Amino acid sequence: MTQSEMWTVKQAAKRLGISEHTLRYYADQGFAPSMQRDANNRRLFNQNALDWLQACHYLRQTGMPIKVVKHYVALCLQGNRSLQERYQLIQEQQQLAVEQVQAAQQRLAFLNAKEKLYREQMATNSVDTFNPNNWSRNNQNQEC
Amino acid sequence: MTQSEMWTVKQAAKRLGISEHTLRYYADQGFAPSMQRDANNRRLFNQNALDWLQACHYLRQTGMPIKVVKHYVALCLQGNRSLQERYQLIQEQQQLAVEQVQAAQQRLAFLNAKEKLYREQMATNSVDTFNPNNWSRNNQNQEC
DNA sequence: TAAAACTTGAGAGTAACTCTCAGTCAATAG
DNA sequence: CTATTGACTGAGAGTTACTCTCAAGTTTTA
Repeated sequence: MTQSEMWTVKQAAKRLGISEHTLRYYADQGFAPSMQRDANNRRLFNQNALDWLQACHYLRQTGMPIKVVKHYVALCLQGNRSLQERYQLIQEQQQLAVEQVQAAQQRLAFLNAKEKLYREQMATNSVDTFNPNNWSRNNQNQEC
Repeated sequence: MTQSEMWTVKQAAKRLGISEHTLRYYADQGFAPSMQRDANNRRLFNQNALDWLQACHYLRQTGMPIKVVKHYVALCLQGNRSLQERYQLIQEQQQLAVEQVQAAQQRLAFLNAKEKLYREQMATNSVDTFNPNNWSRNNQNQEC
Protein backbone atom coordinates (compact mmCIF):
# COMPACT_ATOMS: atom_id res chain seq x y z
CA MET A 1 0.00 0.00 0.00
CA THR A 2 3.04 2.23 0.14
CA GLN A 3 2.87 4.38 -2.97
CA SER A 4 5.83 6.59 -2.47
CA GLU A 5 7.14 7.17 -5.98
CA MET A 6 5.87 10.17 -7.86
CA TRP A 7 6.67 11.38 -11.35
CA THR A 8 6.63 14.75 -13.05
CA VAL A 9 5.09 15.35 -16.46
CA LYS A 10 8.39 14.83 -18.17
CA GLN A 11 9.18 11.59 -16.38
CA ALA A 12 5.68 10.20 -16.73
CA ALA A 13 5.57 11.06 -20.43
CA LYS A 14 8.78 9.14 -20.95
CA ARG A 15 7.50 6.14 -19.04
CA LEU A 16 4.27 6.09 -21.03
CA GLY A 17 5.87 6.76 -24.37
CA ILE A 18 3.71 9.77 -25.16
CA SER A 19 4.57 13.45 -25.52
CA GLU A 20 4.42 15.84 -22.59
CA HIS A 21 1.82 17.85 -24.46
CA THR A 22 -0.41 14.84 -24.86
CA LEU A 23 0.11 13.80 -21.26
CA ARG A 24 -1.01 17.21 -19.98
CA TYR A 25 -3.93 17.07 -22.36
CA TYR A 26 -4.95 13.65 -21.09
CA ALA A 27 -4.52 14.71 -17.47
CA ASP A 28 -6.68 17.77 -18.13
CA GLN A 29 -9.35 15.50 -19.61
CA GLY A 30 -9.46 13.66 -16.31
CA PHE A 31 -7.68 10.50 -17.45
CA ALA A 32 -5.59 10.38 -14.28
CA PRO A 33 -8.07 10.78 -11.41
CA SER A 34 -5.43 10.18 -8.75
CA MET A 35 -3.04 12.78 -10.11
CA GLN A 36 -2.02 15.43 -7.60
CA ARG A 37 -0.22 18.76 -7.59
CA ASP A 38 2.85 19.85 -5.69
CA ALA A 39 3.24 23.10 -3.75
CA ASN A 40 3.90 24.91 -7.01
CA ASN A 41 0.84 23.55 -8.76
CA ARG A 42 2.84 21.10 -10.80
CA ARG A 43 1.34 17.79 -11.78
CA LEU A 44 2.51 14.73 -9.88
CA PHE A 45 1.68 11.23 -11.03
CA ASN A 46 1.72 8.13 -8.84
CA GLN A 47 1.65 4.57 -10.13
CA ASN A 48 -2.12 4.48 -10.12
CA ALA A 49 -2.25 7.62 -12.25
CA LEU A 50 0.13 6.03 -14.73
CA ASP A 51 -2.04 2.92 -14.88
CA TRP A 52 -5.07 5.05 -15.66
CA LEU A 53 -3.24 6.95 -18.34
CA GLN A 54 -1.96 3.76 -19.91
CA ALA A 55 -5.46 2.30 -19.95
CA CYS A 56 -6.96 5.45 -21.45
CA HIS A 57 -4.18 5.55 -24.00
CA TYR A 58 -4.98 2.00 -25.06
CA LEU A 59 -8.65 2.89 -25.36
CA ARG A 60 -7.84 5.93 -27.47
CA GLN A 61 -5.54 3.92 -29.68
CA THR A 62 -8.29 1.44 -30.38
CA GLY A 63 -10.42 4.32 -31.61
CA MET A 64 -12.53 5.21 -28.58
CA PRO A 65 -13.33 8.95 -28.77
CA ILE A 66 -12.17 11.20 -25.94
CA LYS A 67 -15.73 11.73 -24.81
CA VAL A 68 -16.34 8.03 -24.44
CA VAL A 69 -13.08 7.53 -22.57
CA LYS A 70 -14.22 10.25 -20.18
CA HIS A 71 -17.48 8.43 -19.73
CA TYR A 72 -15.63 5.19 -19.10
CA VAL A 73 -13.50 6.86 -16.43
CA ALA A 74 -16.63 8.24 -14.79
CA LEU A 75 -18.15 4.76 -14.80
CA CYS A 76 -15.06 3.30 -13.15
CA LEU A 77 -15.26 5.90 -10.41
CA GLN A 78 -18.86 4.93 -9.78
CA GLY A 79 -17.77 1.50 -8.64
CA ASN A 80 -19.49 -1.83 -9.04
CA ARG A 81 -22.87 -0.66 -10.20
CA SER A 82 -21.40 0.42 -13.54
CA LEU A 83 -19.77 -2.94 -14.19
CA GLN A 84 -22.30 -3.98 -16.83
CA GLU A 85 -21.88 -0.87 -18.91
CA ARG A 86 -18.11 -0.90 -18.60
CA TYR A 87 -18.10 -4.51 -19.71
CA GLN A 88 -20.00 -3.61 -22.86
CA LEU A 89 -17.66 -0.75 -23.68
CA ILE A 90 -14.64 -2.99 -23.24
CA GLN A 91 -16.18 -5.70 -25.37
CA GLU A 92 -16.75 -3.27 -28.22
CA GLN A 93 -13.15 -2.08 -28.06
CA GLN A 94 -11.99 -5.66 -27.88
CA GLN A 95 -13.74 -6.34 -31.17
CA LEU A 96 -12.11 -3.29 -32.73
CA ALA A 97 -8.73 -4.33 -31.35
CA VAL A 98 -9.02 -7.71 -33.05
CA GLU A 99 -9.80 -6.04 -36.35
CA GLN A 100 -6.91 -3.63 -35.90
CA VAL A 101 -4.42 -6.42 -35.40
CA GLN A 102 -5.59 -7.98 -38.64
CA ALA A 103 -5.49 -4.66 -40.48
CA ALA A 104 -1.99 -3.96 -39.18
CA GLN A 105 -0.84 -7.38 -40.35
CA GLN A 106 -2.31 -6.76 -43.80
CA ARG A 107 -0.48 -3.46 -44.08
CA LEU A 108 2.73 -5.14 -43.02
CA ALA A 109 2.23 -7.87 -45.62
CA PHE A 110 1.68 -5.22 -48.28
CA LEU A 111 4.83 -3.35 -47.29
CA ASN A 112 6.87 -6.54 -47.10
CA ALA A 113 5.79 -7.42 -50.62
CA LYS A 114 6.57 -3.93 -51.85
CA GLU A 115 9.97 -3.92 -50.22
CA LYS A 116 10.81 -7.25 -51.80
CA LEU A 117 9.62 -6.11 -55.21
CA TYR A 118 11.68 -2.94 -55.09
CA ARG A 119 14.71 -4.85 -53.89
CA GLU A 120 14.45 -7.18 -56.85
CA GLN A 121 13.89 -4.34 -59.26
CA MET A 122 16.95 -2.57 -57.94
CA ALA A 123 19.01 -5.70 -58.47
CA THR A 124 17.85 -6.06 -62.06
CA ASN A 125 18.04 -2.37 -62.69
CA SER A 126 21.66 -2.04 -61.69
CA VAL A 127 22.53 -4.14 -64.72
CA ASP A 128 20.96 -1.89 -67.35
CA THR A 129 20.84 1.44 -65.62
CA PHE A 130 21.76 3.22 -68.81
CA ASN A 131 19.19 1.58 -70.98
CA PRO A 132 16.68 4.35 -71.72
CA ASN A 133 13.73 2.09 -72.21
CA ASN A 134 11.12 4.65 -71.23
CA TRP A 135 10.63 5.99 -74.75
CA SER A 136 7.27 4.30 -75.09
CA ARG A 137 6.05 4.43 -71.51
CA ASN A 138 2.33 4.80 -71.21
CA ASN A 139 1.94 6.59 -67.91
CA GLN A 140 -1.79 6.23 -67.78
CA ASN A 141 -1.59 2.97 -65.89
CA GLN A 142 1.71 3.21 -64.14
CA GLU A 143 2.14 0.63 -61.43
CA CYS A 144 1.95 1.90 -57.92
CA MET B 1 -4.66 -5.97 -70.74
CA THR B 2 -8.41 -5.52 -71.15
CA GLN B 3 -9.42 -3.14 -68.40
CA SER B 4 -13.08 -2.81 -69.09
CA GLU B 5 -14.61 -2.56 -65.62
CA MET B 6 -15.10 0.87 -64.14
CA TRP B 7 -16.53 1.90 -60.78
CA THR B 8 -18.24 5.01 -59.51
CA VAL B 9 -17.33 6.70 -56.25
CA LYS B 10 -19.96 4.76 -54.36
CA GLN B 11 -18.91 1.39 -55.74
CA ALA B 12 -15.21 2.04 -55.34
CA ALA B 13 -15.65 3.26 -51.78
CA LYS B 14 -17.46 0.06 -50.94
CA ARG B 15 -14.76 -2.07 -52.52
CA LEU B 16 -12.01 -0.25 -50.67
CA GLY B 17 -13.84 -0.09 -47.37
CA ILE B 18 -13.51 3.67 -47.01
CA SER B 19 -16.14 6.41 -47.04
CA GLU B 20 -17.16 8.17 -50.24
CA HIS B 21 -15.98 11.44 -48.71
CA THR B 22 -12.55 10.04 -48.05
CA LEU B 23 -12.36 8.45 -51.48
CA ARG B 24 -13.09 11.79 -53.17
CA TYR B 25 -10.56 13.44 -50.89
CA TYR B 26 -7.90 10.88 -51.81
CA ALA B 27 -8.72 11.14 -55.49
CA ASP B 28 -8.44 14.92 -55.27
CA GLN B 29 -5.03 14.52 -53.64
CA GLY B 30 -3.91 12.60 -56.71
CA PHE B 31 -3.87 9.14 -55.14
CA ALA B 32 -5.52 7.60 -58.20
CA PRO B 33 -3.50 8.86 -61.18
CA SER B 34 -5.38 6.71 -63.66
CA MET B 35 -8.81 7.86 -62.52
CA GLN B 36 -10.95 9.30 -65.27
CA ARG B 37 -14.20 11.26 -65.59
CA ASP B 38 -17.34 10.41 -67.51
CA ALA B 39 -19.23 12.76 -69.82
CA ASN B 40 -20.83 14.37 -66.76
CA ASN B 41 -17.56 14.98 -64.97
CA ARG B 42 -18.10 12.09 -62.58
CA ARG B 43 -15.14 10.14 -61.28
CA LEU B 44 -14.58 6.70 -62.78
CA PHE B 45 -12.13 4.26 -61.26
CA ASN B 46 -10.53 1.34 -63.08
CA GLN B 47 -8.68 -1.53 -61.40
CA ASN B 48 -5.38 0.32 -61.54
CA ALA B 49 -6.93 3.32 -59.79
CA LEU B 50 -8.26 1.05 -57.07
CA ASP B 51 -4.81 -0.49 -56.63
CA TRP B 52 -3.31 2.95 -56.20
CA LEU B 53 -5.93 3.96 -53.70
CA GLN B 54 -5.44 0.78 -51.73
CA ALA B 55 -1.69 1.30 -51.65
CA CYS B 56 -2.04 4.93 -50.58
CA HIS B 57 -4.55 3.92 -47.96
CA TYR B 58 -2.08 1.42 -46.52
CA LEU B 59 0.61 4.07 -46.45
CA ARG B 60 -1.70 6.52 -44.70
CA GLN B 61 -2.71 3.88 -42.17
CA THR B 62 0.90 3.25 -41.29
CA GLY B 63 1.22 6.93 -40.50
CA MET B 64 2.67 8.39 -43.67
CA PRO B 65 1.46 12.02 -43.97
CA ILE B 66 -0.60 13.02 -47.00
CA LYS B 67 2.24 15.15 -48.30
CA VAL B 68 4.65 12.24 -48.25
CA VAL B 69 2.15 9.94 -49.93
CA LYS B 70 1.81 12.57 -52.65
CA HIS B 71 5.56 12.60 -53.01
CA TYR B 72 5.63 8.83 -53.19
CA VAL B 73 3.03 8.85 -55.96
CA ALA B 74 5.07 11.42 -57.85
CA LEU B 75 8.13 9.22 -57.50
CA CYS B 76 6.26 6.20 -58.85
CA LEU B 77 5.19 8.18 -61.89
CA GLN B 78 8.81 9.11 -62.54
CA GLY B 79 9.65 5.50 -63.23
CA ASN B 80 12.83 3.58 -62.50
CA ARG B 81 15.10 6.43 -61.60
CA SER B 82 13.19 7.02 -58.37
CA LEU B 83 13.48 3.40 -57.25
CA GLN B 84 16.11 4.10 -54.62
CA GLU B 85 14.11 6.79 -52.88
CA ARG B 86 10.89 4.81 -53.06
CA TYR B 87 12.67 1.87 -51.53
CA GLN B 88 13.76 3.97 -48.58
CA LEU B 89 10.28 5.33 -48.03
CA ILE B 90 8.83 1.83 -48.10
CA GLN B 91 11.46 0.56 -45.71
CA GLU B 92 10.63 3.27 -43.17
CA GLN B 93 6.93 2.44 -43.35
CA GLN B 94 7.74 -1.23 -43.07
CA GLN B 95 9.50 -0.54 -39.78
CA LEU B 96 6.50 1.43 -38.54
CA ALA B 97 4.17 -1.33 -39.66
CA VAL B 98 6.07 -3.87 -37.58
CA GLU B 99 5.78 -1.65 -34.53
CA GLN B 100 2.10 -1.12 -35.18
CA VAL B 101 1.39 -4.82 -35.26
CA GLN B 102 3.09 -5.16 -31.89
CA ALA B 103 1.25 -2.17 -30.44
CA ALA B 104 -2.07 -3.50 -31.71
CA GLN B 105 -1.37 -6.86 -30.12
CA GLN B 106 -0.55 -5.18 -26.81
CA ARG B 107 -3.80 -3.28 -26.85
CA LEU B 108 -5.66 -6.46 -27.61
CA ALA B 109 -3.95 -8.22 -24.73
CA PHE B 110 -4.92 -5.37 -22.42
CA LEU B 111 -8.54 -5.48 -23.52
CA ASN B 112 -8.67 -9.26 -23.29
CA ALA B 113 -7.43 -9.07 -19.70
CA LYS B 114 -9.92 -6.32 -18.88
CA GLU B 115 -12.78 -8.23 -20.40
CA LYS B 116 -11.89 -11.32 -18.42
CA LEU B 117 -11.56 -9.34 -15.20
CA TYR B 118 -14.93 -7.69 -15.64
CA ARG B 119 -16.55 -11.02 -16.52
CA GLU B 120 -15.23 -12.52 -13.31
CA GLN B 121 -16.26 -9.51 -11.28
CA MET B 122 -19.75 -9.71 -12.70
CA ALA B 123 -19.97 -13.36 -11.72
CA THR B 124 -18.92 -12.64 -8.15
CA ASN B 125 -20.93 -9.50 -7.96
CA SER B 126 -24.22 -11.14 -8.84
CA VAL B 127 -23.99 -12.97 -5.51
CA ASP B 128 -23.82 -9.93 -3.22
CA THR B 129 -25.35 -7.19 -5.34
CA PHE B 130 -27.18 -5.78 -2.36
CA ASN B 131 -24.21 -5.56 -0.07
CA PRO B 132 -23.59 -1.83 0.30
CA ASN B 133 -19.92 -2.09 1.04
CA ASN B 134 -18.98 1.27 -0.37
CA TRP B 135 -19.34 3.16 2.92
CA SER B 136 -15.60 3.48 3.31
CA ARG B 137 -14.50 3.70 -0.28
CA ASN B 138 -11.44 5.77 -0.80
CA ASN B 139 -11.83 6.97 -4.36
CA GLN B 140 -8.39 8.49 -4.57
CA ASN B 141 -6.90 5.34 -6.00
CA GLN B 142 -9.82 3.67 -7.70
CA GLU B 143 -8.76 0.92 -10.08
CA CYS B 144 -9.11 1.71 -13.71
C1' DT C 1 23.15 36.53 -9.04
C1' DA C 2 22.45 35.37 -13.52
C1' DA C 3 21.50 32.06 -16.81
C1' DA C 4 19.47 27.67 -17.89
C1' DA C 5 15.92 24.30 -17.14
C1' DC C 6 11.34 23.05 -16.14
C1' DT C 7 6.53 23.83 -15.55
C1' DT C 8 2.11 26.35 -15.93
C1' DG C 9 -2.52 27.73 -18.47
C1' DA C 10 -4.49 29.79 -22.33
C1' DG C 11 -5.06 29.70 -26.71
C1' DA C 12 -3.56 29.37 -31.56
C1' DG C 13 -2.37 26.03 -35.19
C1' DT C 14 -2.52 21.62 -37.73
C1' DA C 15 -3.68 17.15 -40.10
C1' DA C 16 -6.87 14.48 -41.95
C1' DC C 17 -10.73 13.77 -42.48
C1' DT C 18 -16.05 14.55 -42.29
C1' DC C 19 -20.00 16.90 -43.29
C1' DT C 20 -23.20 20.38 -45.41
C1' DC C 21 -25.07 22.54 -49.14
C1' DA C 22 -26.62 24.33 -53.45
C1' DG C 23 -26.62 22.74 -57.92
C1' DT C 24 -26.27 19.29 -62.06
C1' DC C 25 -27.76 15.20 -64.25
C1' DA C 26 -30.13 10.70 -65.24
C1' DA C 27 -33.45 7.29 -64.30
C1' DT C 28 -37.89 6.05 -62.90
C1' DA C 29 -42.75 6.56 -60.99
C1' DG C 30 -47.14 8.30 -61.88
C1' DC D 1 -44.46 14.22 -69.87
C1' DT D 2 -43.54 15.86 -65.56
C1' DA D 3 -42.01 14.98 -60.79
C1' DT D 4 -39.41 12.83 -57.68
C1' DT D 5 -35.62 10.16 -56.44
C1' DG D 6 -30.84 9.09 -56.24
C1' DA D 7 -26.08 9.75 -57.27
C1' DC D 8 -22.77 12.99 -58.03
C1' DT D 9 -20.23 17.69 -58.15
C1' DG D 10 -17.00 21.45 -55.92
C1' DA D 11 -16.48 24.70 -52.39
C1' DG D 12 -16.08 25.38 -48.05
C1' DA D 13 -17.31 24.92 -43.13
C1' DG D 14 -16.83 21.89 -39.08
C1' DT D 15 -14.66 18.28 -36.07
C1' DT D 16 -11.36 15.56 -33.50
C1' DA D 17 -7.37 15.00 -31.23
C1' DC D 18 -3.72 16.43 -30.75
C1' DT D 19 0.53 19.75 -31.18
C1' DC D 20 2.74 23.88 -30.62
C1' DT D 21 3.67 28.71 -29.00
C1' DC D 22 4.08 31.93 -25.57
C1' DA D 23 4.45 34.74 -21.50
C1' DA D 24 5.09 34.02 -16.83
C1' DG D 25 6.48 31.63 -12.55
C1' DT D 26 9.87 28.70 -10.10
C1' DT D 27 14.13 26.27 -9.34
C1' DT D 28 18.38 24.51 -10.20
C1' DT D 29 22.95 25.27 -11.94
C1' DA D 30 27.05 27.93 -13.03
